[in-house]
Amino acid sequence: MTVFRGVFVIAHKKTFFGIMLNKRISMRVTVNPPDARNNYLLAALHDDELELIKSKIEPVAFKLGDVLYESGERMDYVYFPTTAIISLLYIMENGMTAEIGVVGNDGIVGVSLFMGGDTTTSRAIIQSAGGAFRMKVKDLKAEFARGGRFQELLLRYTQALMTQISQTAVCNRLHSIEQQLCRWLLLSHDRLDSDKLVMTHDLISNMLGVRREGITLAAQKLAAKKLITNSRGTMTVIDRQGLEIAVCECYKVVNEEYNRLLGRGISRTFN
Amino acid sequence: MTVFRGVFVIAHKKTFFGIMLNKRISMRVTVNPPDARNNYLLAALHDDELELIKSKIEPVAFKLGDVLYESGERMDYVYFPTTAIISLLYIMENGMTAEIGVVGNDGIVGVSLFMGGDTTTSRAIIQSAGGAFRMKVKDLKAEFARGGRFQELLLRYTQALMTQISQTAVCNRLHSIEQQLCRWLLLSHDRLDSDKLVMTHDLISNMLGVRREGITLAAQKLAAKKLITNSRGTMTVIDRQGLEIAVCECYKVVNEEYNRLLGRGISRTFN
DNA sequence: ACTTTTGTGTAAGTCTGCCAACACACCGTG
DNA sequence: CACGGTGTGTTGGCAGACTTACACAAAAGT
Repeated sequence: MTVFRGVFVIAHKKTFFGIMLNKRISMRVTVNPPDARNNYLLAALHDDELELIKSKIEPVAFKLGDVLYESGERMDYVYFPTTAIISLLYIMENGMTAEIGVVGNDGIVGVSLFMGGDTTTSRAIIQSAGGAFRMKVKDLKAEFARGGRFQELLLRYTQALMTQISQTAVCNRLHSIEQQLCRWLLLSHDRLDSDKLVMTHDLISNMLGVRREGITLAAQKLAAKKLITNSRGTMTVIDRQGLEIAVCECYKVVNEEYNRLLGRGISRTFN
Repeated sequence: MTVFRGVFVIAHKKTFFGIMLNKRISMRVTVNPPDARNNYLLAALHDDELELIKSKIEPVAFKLGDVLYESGERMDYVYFPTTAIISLLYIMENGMTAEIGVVGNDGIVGVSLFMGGDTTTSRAIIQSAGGAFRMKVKDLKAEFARGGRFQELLLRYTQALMTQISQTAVCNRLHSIEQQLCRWLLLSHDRLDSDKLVMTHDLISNMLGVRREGITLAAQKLAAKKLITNSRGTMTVIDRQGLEIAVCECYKVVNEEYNRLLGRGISRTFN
């Protein structure tokens, strides 16, 4: 029995059909109007609830590196990503960093707000440029307090996020950089509508909490296996299935848990 | 401003005043009747709420290695530990294990039940023998659904647990076995009324997801620094402050977060 | 007392990932 | 076209932790 029966629209659709006119001049673009249903959490609401929520959210756009929350800082909004991907990053006193989780169109950024914490110990940073809907904390808390489906969804999502964080802990302990890179690529790929990940090795190394050279090496190995291609500043997935074979069990466990808790997986292939 | 003003009784009191009569014959013991207030989460409730909850819980005793939940298995009870310590352990397909969090008299085992998940991907196993109160899932869900302080407390605790899990992920990535052993010893020490941890190196190595020899080596280093003593099957904390100096920041971060979220730290010294 | 089980100490060899350093290639800019 | 900035590829040395293997000691059982 699946828990949620809500209609899920195809969330991922090319939002840009660009025609290059000139190297320096911008592109002719067609942008779909932002749709709340592109976020799965919102899409799982009943129509009447969604209408209510819609009146309290507004679209925002982010570019790579934008910071949504700083560690320990007061938060004014929660975010429901549509095309953006947000990384939850812990920053050590000595400046080293490690990702504890990632949120895309599958969820919400700012769970600690309805959990009663108001702040978190991690930074929320845009890992892949794109859009999201934001909602005022006050409105969120009010909606959450009403109980009902919205609350249930948020709690279930939080549970799924906990699973992801737990699995990150396990993966950090027991698996090689190469396996973790696979996991990371798949997590990103799931939340994107493209096979091209605009992402430098350096950035990834910060996420995984390893050195840049380690990523370069691991990426070369994956490229040698024809799973991805590397080029300056982008990595392209060319064999999705191959990646799923190379990845450690952590990826699958988390995905199945998302599926179980939220009624559908994030993965492009497993659901 | 502390969030909770509830009376916190001294939870840790010797429960056994044993007089050894004979090596094989049992001891004359005086056991305090189990008190719900020995669990901080319950102790933080208002008197009237606590009375209500008290009617729905019953004391249980556990020995080392008892399993409260198996990964993926249906759960019938949640547990509020008083003197027991429970480890949340992830078991890989190949049998390797890693701890993702630890719960003692500070919290509750089974958060996924009120989060809507019904199961978790980890095993809950007794890491240190002792007592707890258990509550039927149905009762828990009913109380949780009433909202109010009980719900708020449970959500805040869950948030604190998430911080602990996150920090475990970070610590696994960035810190040495020795530092992690310190963290683990302090986490256990905080939840015990004794300086003596009944615990083999092998068991600890399973928790930390490393080899037994690694623990032996790290324990020797700590012993050389006069922070602990080692003997067969037990480790004894002899310099608590020294451990707090040797430990990585992870310990402090988690403790401060518990303090902030729940109105008091778990640490014996920091709160 | 004797054996068995369990827990701890130790050691050589290997592997993974870290550190430091640098060459080079791509890209945008002037 | 030259230049500088940024991102990537490569190297050699090093350290921490894993693999394998074994000796020994303390507790438990007979």
